[in-house]
Amino acid sequence: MERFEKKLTKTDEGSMLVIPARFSRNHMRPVEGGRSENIRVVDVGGTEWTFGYYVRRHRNPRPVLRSGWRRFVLEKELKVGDRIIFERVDGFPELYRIGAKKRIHLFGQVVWTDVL
DNA sequence: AGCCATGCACCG
DNA sequence: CGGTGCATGGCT
Repeated sequence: MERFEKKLTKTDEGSMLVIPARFSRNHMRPVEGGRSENIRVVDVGGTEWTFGYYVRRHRNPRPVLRSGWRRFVLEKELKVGDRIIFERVDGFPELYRIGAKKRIHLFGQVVWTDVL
């Protein structure tokens, strides 16, 4: 799994992007629990973003993207049910690419459109 | 209000 | 039982 895709939940839209545990284990540098580390993410339009990669501690350890994530969501106008694709850029330890797709209704059909 | 850190609960 | 969605409480 070099990339993951997920439908945004309410948590993802409102506060933080929960990263699939397997992806973080396999493709992201381990971060000390409770510490936040910035990672660089480039979107499809070439814009570079910096997100705080944070690993929760204690009973529910889990990797999330937090600082900066909300701004991304607002800027792209992402909603629950939209999808994002997140993948690592080969050869760059802390560089990732992100793409978003929005659910829109067009002539009664559900259509997925890329967000730039 | 928004960010931060984590507790809780549910589901496969 | 691990993974993850959601809630909450403190702080600014």
